Amino acid sequence: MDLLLSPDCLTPALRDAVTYRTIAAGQTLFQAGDAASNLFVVEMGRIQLFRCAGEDKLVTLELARAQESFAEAALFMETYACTAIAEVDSRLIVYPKSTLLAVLADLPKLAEALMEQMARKIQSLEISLELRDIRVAHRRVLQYLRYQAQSQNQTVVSFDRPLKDTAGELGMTPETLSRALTRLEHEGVITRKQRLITLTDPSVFNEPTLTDSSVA
Amino acid sequence: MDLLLSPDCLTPALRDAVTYRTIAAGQTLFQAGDAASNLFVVEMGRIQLFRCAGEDKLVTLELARAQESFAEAALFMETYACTAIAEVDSRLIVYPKSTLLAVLADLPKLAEALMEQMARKIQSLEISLELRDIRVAHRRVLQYLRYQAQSQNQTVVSFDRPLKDTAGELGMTPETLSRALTRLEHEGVITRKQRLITLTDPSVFNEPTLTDSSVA
DNA sequence: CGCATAGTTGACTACGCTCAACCCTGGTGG
DNA sequence: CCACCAGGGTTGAGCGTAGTCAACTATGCG
Repeated sequence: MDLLLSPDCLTPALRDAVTYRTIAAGQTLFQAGDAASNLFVVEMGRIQLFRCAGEDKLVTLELARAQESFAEAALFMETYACTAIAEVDSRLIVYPKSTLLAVLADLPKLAEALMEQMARKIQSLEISLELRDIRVAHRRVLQYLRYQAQSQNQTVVSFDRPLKDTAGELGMTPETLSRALTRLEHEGVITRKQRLITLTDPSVFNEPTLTDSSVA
Repeated sequence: MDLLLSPDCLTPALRDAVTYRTIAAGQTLFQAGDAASNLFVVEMGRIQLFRCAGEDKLVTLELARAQESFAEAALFMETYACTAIAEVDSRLIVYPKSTLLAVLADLPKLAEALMEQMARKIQSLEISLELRDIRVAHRRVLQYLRYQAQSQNQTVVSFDRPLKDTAGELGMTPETLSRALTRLEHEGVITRKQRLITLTDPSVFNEPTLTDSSVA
């Protein structure tokens, strides 16, 4: 299904051009303003993409996890618009932009895979955007948990990194996230064991997921 | 440059499949949950894509203007995830999803055009996301104005629709936007004549546009 | 000329941020 | 084995800013 993950199966031209690289936690892959020369796929690990808004404020734009691509926009831009650092030790597949663009013409399957990735990213950015518009913290967190649960078809969500980081992704401070979680617990819609959260609300999968609640 | 706008130049298969449609201001094109059957390009007009978060709260996810595509994510999904309504009378090019996917394989140029559109969208969603993280209203508005000015290489920004709508796009209420604008005017960084705003700040094009401010 | 809508301004409220203290966990070394 | 330490996590108090509601003004159109 995902050709981007196994470029060896493709044409020799691409196989020769693709490289691999490992990157240690905390290391910077590229910075905003750097010449955009590659598109990346995460083989394993986690890459955080962010911008600097004001002095010391970081805005997380994306979080690329295993098997996800990032920096697609770089394909059509001169420079990267955001900075990428590894949250944990990671291994990446590196597609040189020029080669990739050239090769895409001959590989509809690869083009489709790439487009699907981009579509997914659009989808996920839109969800982030939607979440930001929920101002009341515990509501936002709840909606976030619902999306997470939904995408895994489970009622239990497990954070694989410090709450601190998740808070950033949600656009709130760790303190606020903490309070939101305890509040949700008090209200009885979730139960918690450290970073393991269970949604007890029965209407997890259908209620306010935005589909058609407002039409009625 | 943009093949998506002139499908007639393409293969007969596509030419036959593509249709056109006009839609009046305020009309709904599709709703969240509807079967995703088409991808659209705006020939003229303006389409607003949004979700409903909570009872009566609309979150604008995208605003597709002339020559922009939307609902790309629908190519890889069963149903639309958001609702689309026309802000003004509009004319659309309608690409049936199935045909498009089939044809893309034979038309690298078209695929590339589509990918570029998607890359742009990702870019613009990331900017929206960044803006949302600027909590202080007048700062957010200023940054927004800078992006607008930048993308048109001008120091003057003109709103082509009610402030009310722009406020929604920025994730704030009309009252707050109004106050933010008057404040910016008082601070002397902009001047205003109704919906025509001029940035007087000389450092419009380089200062905090996020490129490399943090490296130094 | 008046009506509807957009925009402005004010007073009040509510929620999240900040800062600070405290707790709890895991890892390290004596 | 325990003391210690560092980091994440929690809780509290006070502040600031955007939302809300409401009244008023300006604008554009019949």
